[in-house]
Amino acid sequence: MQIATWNVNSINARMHAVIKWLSDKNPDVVCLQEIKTIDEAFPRLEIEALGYNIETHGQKSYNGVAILSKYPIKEVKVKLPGDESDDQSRYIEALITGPKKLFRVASIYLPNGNPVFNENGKFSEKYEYKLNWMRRLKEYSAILLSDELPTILAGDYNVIPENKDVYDYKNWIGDAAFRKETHFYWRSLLNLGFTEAFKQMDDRPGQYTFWDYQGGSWQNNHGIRIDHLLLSAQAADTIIKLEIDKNVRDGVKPSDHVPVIGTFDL
DNA sequence: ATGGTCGTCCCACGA
Repeated sequence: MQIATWNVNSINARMHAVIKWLSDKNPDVVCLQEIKTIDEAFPRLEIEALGYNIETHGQKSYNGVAILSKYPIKEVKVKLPGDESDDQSRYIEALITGPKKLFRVASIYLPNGNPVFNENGKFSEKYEYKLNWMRRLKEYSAILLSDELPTILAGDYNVIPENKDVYDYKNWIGDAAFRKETHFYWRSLLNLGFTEAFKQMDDRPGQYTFWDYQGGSWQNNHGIRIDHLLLSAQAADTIIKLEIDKNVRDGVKPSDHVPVIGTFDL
């Protein structure tokens, strides 16, 4: 059972790359972020033709998440609880009936949070929104853990966990992905009992999932690792392999993120 | 460097 996460930076702009990658890798479940389209404009037919069931939680122009699955999807929920006024499409979860077990997967697009400060020197609305979103994710995922289903929270977390996960951490100390408040909430999420898949399975330094389009970041390997799979105990027990598919960053019209793929006995 | 990248959508904004 291969379960992947990929921030595609617009599904419609990325269709050639996505279809090629799905055909090559044939993953069972894919969590997409930044589909940047409304549900009605999601290019369903071409993806369904490859054997996927599709659930989307889209939005015009920005954000938007989706789950693709070769196995049946049920009990889909969208929107992270905890703030009725939050109208950004950043969360979708579902239960999937795998060949061996029922499991839960969520596609998460955690807010970027930059710029951190506004003119008066206080935290910006964007950074406060990010921190609140992380607090809400912690509160809600604690509830998810209580049914003890294998649970995989996959997505673009916009969090660089450690110094070794960025090409030069000193340049990122003030960034919303690397600040102490962000790290505080990241740790508190993990401390609920989640295992970060890469940390368990690999943990080498310099393994990145995002390279900015600007300034030759890819050519110079100035990347950061911000796309993660968080695993409940029942999911962490079944993971066999974790890979970052860097190959797609070299393709025609690539996303600035690459897929992260976990292989599970589920 | 009055820049340098993309995607959305046509004007800046978000990343």
